[in-house]
Amino acid sequence: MNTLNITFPLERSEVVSMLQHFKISPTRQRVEIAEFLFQRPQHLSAEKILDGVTREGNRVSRATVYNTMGLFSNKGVVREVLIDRERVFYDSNPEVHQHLYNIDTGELTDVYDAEVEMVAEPELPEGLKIIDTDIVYKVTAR
Amino acid sequence: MNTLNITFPLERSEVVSMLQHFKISPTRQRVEIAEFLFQRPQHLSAEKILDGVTREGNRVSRATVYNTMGLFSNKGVVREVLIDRERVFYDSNPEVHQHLYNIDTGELTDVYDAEVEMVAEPELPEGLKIIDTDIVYKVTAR
DNA sequence: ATTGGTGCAAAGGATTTGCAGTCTA
DNA sequence: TAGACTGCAAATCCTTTGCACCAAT
Repeated sequence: MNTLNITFPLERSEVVSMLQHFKISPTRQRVEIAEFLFQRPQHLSAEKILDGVTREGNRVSRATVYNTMGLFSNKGVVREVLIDRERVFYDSNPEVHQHLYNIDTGELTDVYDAEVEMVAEPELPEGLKIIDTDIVYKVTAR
Repeated sequence: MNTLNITFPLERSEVVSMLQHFKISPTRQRVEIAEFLFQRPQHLSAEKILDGVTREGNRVSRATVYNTMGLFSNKGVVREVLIDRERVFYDSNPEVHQHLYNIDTGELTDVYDAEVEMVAEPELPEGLKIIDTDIVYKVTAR
């Protein structure tokens, strides 16, 4: 997947060039959303993104958040993470990493253990190629 | 996770003892749902399960399907797989395996490559233990 | 009687859609 | 002006919930 070299937080001008790099025209709303996302590596739901962007004093509609996040994940700006059946999370961390999902608390955290990257890739049917590998460890304290 | 020794399809009496093994009382609806699930290893949405069970001439309500699948996945009878943002899939294959998700077609298939099992487990914070590891390879033909 | 299980319909909540208005090249 | 984009509200769709009824212990 995309392996951008990001230093959080990303400032506006960096966000703009990042979007352009992904062939996304940097409209006001998209830039504001991306700026919010790339303040730090994080996992956010659409609703949280809407809240956050709004709280920063920017006006964006719910539909645009959904449109934009759909666009961003298609283009590879963020990764969709599906763990909670309730909603989709968008991951602004571009590094290769895995997730730890605490089933007791619902908390989602990143894992970077080098060993994990040793995962072998499966043999694929002709013509198919892997574009992303999701590894989620479900953990509990019980 | 559970590593039952299953030979598909499971017949009714086997389903009943399996449920008892998981400390689930084998009501008519639960047995019918489980019988349908364990005809073969498969990934099914709640709606498909309702359809299938109904088509076999058994009467089960939608609420009961949801209740039952929630119970089954809590007890470890089936695994929840979240890949498609549309809905939850329930996996009746108890063997250790991973998934291949074709983003072009939405098709979900199993992978058994032995190598994949070499995945190292990450270091965990004190007190937490891994209860399940999900690996999904997203593939495309494009 | 009490507890567990089921079914129905209504409610809930996340996401999508239709469409009119807006911006920009 | 065309095409891309946005916003609003209504619609959709999966899943959950409230509650009455039924079954089994």
